Amino acid sequence: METRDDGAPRRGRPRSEEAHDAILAASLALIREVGFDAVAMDAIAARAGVGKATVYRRWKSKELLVVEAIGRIVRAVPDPDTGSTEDDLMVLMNATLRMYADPATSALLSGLVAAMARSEPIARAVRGGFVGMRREALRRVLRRGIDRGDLRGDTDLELALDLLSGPMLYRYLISGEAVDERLARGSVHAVLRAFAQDRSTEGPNLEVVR
Amino acid sequence: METRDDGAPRRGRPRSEEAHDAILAASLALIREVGFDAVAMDAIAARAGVGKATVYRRWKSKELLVVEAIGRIVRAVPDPDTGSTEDDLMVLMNATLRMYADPATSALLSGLVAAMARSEPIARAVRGGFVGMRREALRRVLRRGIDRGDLRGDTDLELALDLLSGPMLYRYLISGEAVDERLARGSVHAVLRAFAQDRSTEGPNLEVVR
Amino acid sequence: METRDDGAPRRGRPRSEEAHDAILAASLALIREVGFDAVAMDAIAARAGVGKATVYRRWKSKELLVVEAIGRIVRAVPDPDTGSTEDDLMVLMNATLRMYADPATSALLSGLVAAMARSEPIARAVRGGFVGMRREALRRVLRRGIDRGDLRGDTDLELALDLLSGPMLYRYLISGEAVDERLARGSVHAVLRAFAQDRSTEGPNLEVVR
Amino acid sequence: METRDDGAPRRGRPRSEEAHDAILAASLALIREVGFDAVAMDAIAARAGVGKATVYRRWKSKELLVVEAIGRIVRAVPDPDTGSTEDDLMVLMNATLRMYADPATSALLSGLVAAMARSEPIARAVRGGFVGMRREALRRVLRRGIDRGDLRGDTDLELALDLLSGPMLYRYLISGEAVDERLARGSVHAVLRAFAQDRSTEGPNLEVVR
DNA sequence: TCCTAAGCGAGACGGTACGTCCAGTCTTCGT
DNA sequence: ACGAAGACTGGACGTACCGTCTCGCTTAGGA
Repeated sequence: METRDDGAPRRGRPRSEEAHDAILAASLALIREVGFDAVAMDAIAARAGVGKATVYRRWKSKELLVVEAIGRIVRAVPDPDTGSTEDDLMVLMNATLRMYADPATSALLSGLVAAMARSEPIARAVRGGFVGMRREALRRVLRRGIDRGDLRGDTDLELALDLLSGPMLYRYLISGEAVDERLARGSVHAVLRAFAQDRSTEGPNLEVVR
Repeated sequence: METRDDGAPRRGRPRSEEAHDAILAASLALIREVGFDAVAMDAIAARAGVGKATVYRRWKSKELLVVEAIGRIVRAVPDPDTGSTEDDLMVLMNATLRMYADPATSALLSGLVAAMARSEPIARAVRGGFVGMRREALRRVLRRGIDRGDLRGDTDLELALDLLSGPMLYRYLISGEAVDERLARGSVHAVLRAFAQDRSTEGPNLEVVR
Repeated sequence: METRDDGAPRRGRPRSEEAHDAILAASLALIREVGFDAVAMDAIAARAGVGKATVYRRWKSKELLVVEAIGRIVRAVPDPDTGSTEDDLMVLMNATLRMYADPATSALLSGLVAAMARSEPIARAVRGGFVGMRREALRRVLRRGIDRGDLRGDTDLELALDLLSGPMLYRYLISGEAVDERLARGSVHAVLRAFAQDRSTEGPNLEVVR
Repeated sequence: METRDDGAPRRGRPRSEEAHDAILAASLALIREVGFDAVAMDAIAARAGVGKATVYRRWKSKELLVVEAIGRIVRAVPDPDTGSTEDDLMVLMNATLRMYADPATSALLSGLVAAMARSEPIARAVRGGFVGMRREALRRVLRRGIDRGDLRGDTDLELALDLLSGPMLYRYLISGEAVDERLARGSVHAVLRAFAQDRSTEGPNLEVVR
């Protein structure tokens, strides 16, 4: 974001790290308090004890700032390898479940989605951020599932990923129903069944699943 | 919206239907032209040839108006009964596909999602509107699939619905990848496979899976 | 105002006198409560228990209504004839003083003045109304003063009238100082002195002035 | 208006003088074009090439702005000292006459009067502004008249001022008759006569009047 | 006795201005 | 050249009021 790898000699007062952190912290706090798109830049700057120009010097728009602020929340995505495809998937699904359950995160989601639609840079940032990390983690697990023979070799990985991530999103954004472990486990089972090795030829895969 | 079936005698000049329709039409036109949240109430009123008060008399906020306007777009949802569960599902999925493909509708989706999150009334309106209609149509088809023996009797209908609707939403909002027939057909197949009657035995498959 | 002396046969439901009176009463009450130009026609109609059309059927504009309402306050102007020009004038001045002192009337004055400037019909109505009545009464007294020999025969009556009425208005509207008997008596004395018969002879009075 | 003499260090971008002046100029121009209370803040801001917030940052309401704008019109009040009280007074009266004759000023007067009645701050501003300046100039002349012996030592100065200013105001606002030199000269003569030293005797002049 | 014109309360209508609030930029200090 | 502070343009927001228009209803006189 504020890379300065141009080798230029960098003169003048250096940027304050405290300011940077204070802005991100203030953004998060305000987003939690009033919601994604009721946050005002004036309020963020005031809360951070910072001038508005200082904010805009670092982020080109409110949305880009908020995206980065949100990125702070979800830092680490697990990379499980228990030997069981189902268990591995459930580890990741439970992590996502926790994100939906956390009021701090969930309140942002829909506003974030709107911001992504409005602006391709934001969309890229989000896709390259925690969304991409989660997706990549799931992909690794699924690939191991294929290697292990739990899933067919011709499994459409992208489809499988969407079958795992889509239902939770849909419930959260649209139907407003519970995003809980029942849903997570149901999605996982559905994917495992849908892309399972054919029983008749390769022997009963259901045994394998466990 | 402003039904008045309370038997009260309804005094004063009645609200103008022309104004009502003109407002909705103007809203739709403007939404298509400038997008969901760049629409201005002033512009809607002006375009409709109507005072702002006339708009606010009917809808408490811009979002509620726009929600209703959007509801106008998608009126009829097909109710197919071809004899094949897969074909029936694909008819509905294709209808949804067309909605995502239609620039008029798709541009609104993310803004609408954000509005739902901001406001419970809007969420209710959307859920009760075209979202509910599509969901109900899918549910009917799935139930016929169960009756026909294509799907197991203990199929988790809500999960199946989310597996059908979620991936398209996810792709559209998050990953930005194509929402096409390949995805639709893949989702349908996955659901049919996941909830298929076990061919070899009649035993409840959940026992087996676990 | 709503004369109907055209000899036409007057068909249909006659106008309600109660409504008429209620409107005037409501106008006065509201003017007293919120001031001349903070009165809203909606409020007047509501307070009078009357539809707005009923108001506009009788008065073409808010200002014309308010003018008539104000006219109700000051009905009778005295017509004193005590034998003393000074005493007669003071009777009238005291009546005007009471008008300025009455919060009900005084609050209206400035708004009324603005309305007169905005609209010639209003100006005419006011001039022909209580302003004209007061002026006429003063004029009669002054004429008797001339007849009696208290004032010179060539007295500029209009100037004298303005010298009597202007200072009170000025204090009330502009300087905000007390409009009291001291001012009234001072004005009367000034006029009597200024237009007094020359005591010594009929000699040129301009000599005297300088 | 927005003095900042409190010794505080005044941080942030200072208010733009160009904007300030542009707003006042635009206000005056619009007032002349459309009249005192048909001026719209939007129009003023647009004409001045300024955001509305910039206007409201300086003046709390339209009226306060317009008052200050009007104050700009009449800057200098003459301070004549010809040796003749009558001539001195006529110099000032003629200046006032010109103000009433100038369409730019006169159109504002009644609206201004209403604004004064509505709001004490406005009244104070006007009284402290050009009204006060004129009044002070008249007062100085009258005092010299007393020193010179043209007027009695016990002359009620305030009364004399009101006798000079009131009639013009009254004609302008109420009777609608000409505010011309005849009126001005008549008022001056009346005041000079009314407060003249008694030539013949030193006896109290009130005896004479009665 | 019915007809028809006008009035009635209620409240919606088109317009217009209000004063507030943000976004993103710019300008003054002082560090 | 950074920092905080805060003013800048521009434009949407939702409210309030004016004077008009339309409902369904009532009240008269004339047929």
